[in-house]
Amino acid sequence: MSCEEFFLDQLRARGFRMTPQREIILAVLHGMEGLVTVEEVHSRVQKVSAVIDVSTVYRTLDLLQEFGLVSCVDVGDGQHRYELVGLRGPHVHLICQGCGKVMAVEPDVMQAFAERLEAAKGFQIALDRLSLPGFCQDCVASKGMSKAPSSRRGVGLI
Amino acid sequence: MSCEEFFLDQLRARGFRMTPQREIILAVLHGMEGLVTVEEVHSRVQKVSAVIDVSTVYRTLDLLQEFGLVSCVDVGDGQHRYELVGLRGPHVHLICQGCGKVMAVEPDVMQAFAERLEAAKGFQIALDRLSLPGFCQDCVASKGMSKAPSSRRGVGLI
DNA sequence: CTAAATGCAAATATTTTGCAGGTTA
DNA sequence: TAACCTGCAAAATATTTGCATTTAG
Repeated sequence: MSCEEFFLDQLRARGFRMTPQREIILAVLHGMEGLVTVEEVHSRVQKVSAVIDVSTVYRTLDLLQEFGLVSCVDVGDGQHRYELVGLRGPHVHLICQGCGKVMAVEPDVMQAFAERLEAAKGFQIALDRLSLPGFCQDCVASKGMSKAPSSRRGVGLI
Repeated sequence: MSCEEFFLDQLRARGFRMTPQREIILAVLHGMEGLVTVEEVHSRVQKVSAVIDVSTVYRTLDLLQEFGLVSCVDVGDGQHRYELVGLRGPHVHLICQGCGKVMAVEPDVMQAFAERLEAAKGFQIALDRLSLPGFCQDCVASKGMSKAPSSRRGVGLI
């Protein structure tokens, strides 16, 4: 089943409706890579139809999130970022606090950690909505330090 | 060396100054547990001196963060939360998406994971500013599900 | 036909900033 | 005294909401 079909099914199942706006927004998401801001989505959507409002983009992203088709993360700069997870399944991201680079982590790297955490704390970490702050190889190298500095300004994210 | 002394030293070293506002804000932080919002800090500060402005609280928290005395995380509800890390060193938090509960994780639980991540990706995770979303034992139990639902509304945090 | 969705504008909420006046070293 | 800080108010940003109108089913 495609994302589009799934979306439609979910809508129907709950008495919601398919609209051109919703189709366009989902289609636009398909054409974007990685974590995107609402503004980025909106500006692409407007190339298709200039009258679609940001509030509609917000509302549709919320809906898609409820259906599990997109996930939302807060990188810590005050703007939420969305990603189509659709069929691909959950992503864990590494966010470099130095250069802003975003990298994906294969779920299996997370597996051992998730299990340890559950054993130690009974806590089920939400891997589908996880991003990890830190410093990429390049930024660590260019700082010369081997320990991540603790004084970097900016939110620490969750 | 106490937090206060360290703060003073750092200020002096950079040509900044100690002020009553800054002393009060640091003192207030000492009296608070866990992750606190700017508003919470401000309202406690105002019990000491009612004329201290929020903007001063913001500015002071920024400063303390630069000095490494507090860390800031974004729990995903649009409000930054600060914590005095002072002498205690960095904390990793587990944030329950079900009930909002916040738990601390001992750094050594993170160690193996941090090493694996560095080996696999060359990425140095910032353990001093990390919080992890998921579901606590109670919430997992009350949902009956063993798999975390992917459709919870709210930001996924970083 | 009817409930749901949209666009628009206004409202919220949080954080930041400019500036005149007060304060620290 | 000179640079720094503060309070105040206004600005900037991001997101949400109320409502009249349009639209999908």
